[in-house]
Amino acid sequence: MREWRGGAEKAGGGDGKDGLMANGAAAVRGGGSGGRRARATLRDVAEAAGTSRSTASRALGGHGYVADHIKERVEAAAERLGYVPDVSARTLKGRSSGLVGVLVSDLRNQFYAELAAGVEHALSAAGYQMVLVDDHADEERAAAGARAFLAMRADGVLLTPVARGATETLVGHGVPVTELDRRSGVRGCDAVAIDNERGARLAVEHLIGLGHRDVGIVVDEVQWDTGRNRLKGYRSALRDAGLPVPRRHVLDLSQGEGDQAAQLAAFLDGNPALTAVFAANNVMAELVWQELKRRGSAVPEGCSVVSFDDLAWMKMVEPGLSAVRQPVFDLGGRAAELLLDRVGRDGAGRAESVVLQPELVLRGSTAPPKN
Amino acid sequence: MREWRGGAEKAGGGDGKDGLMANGAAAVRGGGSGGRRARATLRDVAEAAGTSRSTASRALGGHGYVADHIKERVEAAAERLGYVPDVSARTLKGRSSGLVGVLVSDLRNQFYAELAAGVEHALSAAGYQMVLVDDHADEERAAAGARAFLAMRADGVLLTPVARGATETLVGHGVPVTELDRRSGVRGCDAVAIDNERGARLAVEHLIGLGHRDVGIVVDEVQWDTGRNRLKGYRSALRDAGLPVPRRHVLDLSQGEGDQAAQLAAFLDGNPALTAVFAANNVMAELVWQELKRRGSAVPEGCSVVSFDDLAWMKMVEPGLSAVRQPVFDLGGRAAELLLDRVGRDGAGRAESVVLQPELVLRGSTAPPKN
DNA sequence: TTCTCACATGGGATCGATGCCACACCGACG
DNA sequence: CGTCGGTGTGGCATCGATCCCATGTGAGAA
Repeated sequence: MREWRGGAEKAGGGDGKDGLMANGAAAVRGGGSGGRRARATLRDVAEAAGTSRSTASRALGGHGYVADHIKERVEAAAERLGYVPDVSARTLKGRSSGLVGVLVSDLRNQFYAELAAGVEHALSAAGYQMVLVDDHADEERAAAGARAFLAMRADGVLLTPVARGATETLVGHGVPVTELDRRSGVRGCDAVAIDNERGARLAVEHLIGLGHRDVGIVVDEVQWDTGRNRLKGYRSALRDAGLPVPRRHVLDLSQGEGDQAAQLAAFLDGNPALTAVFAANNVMAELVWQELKRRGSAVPEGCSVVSFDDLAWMKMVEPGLSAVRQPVFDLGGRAAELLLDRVGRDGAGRAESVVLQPELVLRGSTAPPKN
Repeated sequence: MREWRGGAEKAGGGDGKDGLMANGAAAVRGGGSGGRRARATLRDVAEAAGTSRSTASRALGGHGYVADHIKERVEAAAERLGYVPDVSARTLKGRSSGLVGVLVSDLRNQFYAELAAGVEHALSAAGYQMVLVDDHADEERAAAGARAFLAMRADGVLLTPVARGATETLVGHGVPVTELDRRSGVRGCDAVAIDNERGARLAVEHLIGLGHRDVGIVVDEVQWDTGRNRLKGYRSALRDAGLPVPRRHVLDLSQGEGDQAAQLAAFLDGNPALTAVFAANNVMAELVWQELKRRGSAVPEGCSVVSFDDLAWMKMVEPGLSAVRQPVFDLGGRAAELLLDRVGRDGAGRAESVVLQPELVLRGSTAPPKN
């Protein structure tokens, strides 16, 4: 549990002039509008309290011996001057910044937003601040983010890896890293992920159980283990049920730069036998949903649909979309805790891996095939 | 345009040992696993290059006179040692941290996530990092966040104000602040917001134009000017059309701590004459949508619905939900740019206000009343 | 009375980068 | 030959907080 020391600073609601302006000594005003003040330093506080910086530091920090009356004087002075300790100086000396870097692939995607929210929740509970960078799944941006985290002496970094580079840089410099959702394969970092293969199996086995024999999959992140493992789960579920796994039932949208909707339409046209589609993430689910709606296919009568990743809209639509729910917020929180554990141990200890289990949420979008 | 200097650090894909380990002098290893290295400092680089810290600084920083061959030697040494300049030290000396604090009310709400994404986009384009704090609309947390931003010498702060406290603290310490989406009323800070009143008018006038005379509103943020102004727009649209604005057509969910769905149900039961409902934000829209679905009301035949704030799910549902679209991502971006302008001018200049215009997106959830 | 020890306080070095200033070259010009 | 201006280079103070250590108190013990 970290602590940001500094005056308690009552949440002064009403009167405009609180303690901030009461001081005359260090107050400095710049040009006309937008008043600028020199920040009060520990030295100012010490002088105002009539003592030395060392003593003032001890008084505010609570270490070592300080006479009670002096302590009170110092605290009063700090409050009066609006003193806020300078993290840069503290970091420079003490080698801990209180910052944790977080690198995600697309903040506009609700999945990553929720992940970030979970991380932030855990970090702020422990007194850390989150520096959030969106790399837009771009390797170069991710590397730049990693360098920035290094430069700011981040105490640790959480990231959804795009490539090996960022993790390698950080681990190479001794910064504790926890990978989220995906794994780059770099050794020496913790990881928290979902059991993607099992989640996909759950979804596909459910479809098979309903009697589907021709199940398609729409996937787009096979460059990462998330997509790969979901594809794997899909395949093995079919195989274990003794069903064929024809290549043409797999639509991989990671490659083609063209219009995804058009590719999906062609895929559906080319596979008229499909009675169910498994969308391997929320973006694919949206795509599939829109396309089926566009062509007027009845769900689930004409085609059952299951999504991997359960977003808010999936319970709003009619019929509700069956989905593999991932504990996304928790995933972020667990990862942050894992990271902070390691930070607390000063980076020591074996790299840990946590795998969280997804859960199949059944709604109206899945039913036995018609024929 | 800020710049994070430091070795170019090629995206070394293959071989495990890149330049990082090549150096013998400063390399230090901790306990068994999880190798730890002392960070290379400018001093290390200077020594490795056989020159002084000053010269090394000039060579890397590109200021002042440095002989070409020395400059090359220093750059090579920096690269070899994996040197990354220490932001804390630089901040301490140069008084600019490269950090911008961002305070939002609920990262799990897509609105705020998108806002944060827009901010991040603009900030990272300008070479700044975003420190993101979620205050959960809690005044105390917001104040704590503001203090943390102060402590880390954030160059500026963007926030969706919960109360006056946070903005007051920051402005009082001379930190440039731009308020997002809402305004606390504190003087001395920029603001970027949506024209909420006009947005609400657009929605309600549309309903009136369709022939609705009994339009309800469900609102929950009247403690902030967003909710208040939407309510105002709703009222004035009705009034201008010569329609009555009975109190019982307004459901304010900001107060009651009880079950919102139950309150909404009671509201609808108590107002059987309502032919349309205006949901004043995306959370209310979800609530209304679910409740209407639960009670089997046909939309738009039984009841038209318009939302303020257009989320992804609103185009997925059937019928699509008509909504007042806010340029949320842009709002964040504009605010960040406004803030950085001020940061560049060292806080000088009059406080600016930007108001962005929303736009009504018509889908299937609105139609003339049946009677 | 002197010594010890718990308590209290201030001096000053330190963290790493920066940038001013003094100094040391060099060729050229008076 | 002395001086001047254009180039390079290194010494050193600085930013603010921290913390080790030296110094200084008073009370109680020997």
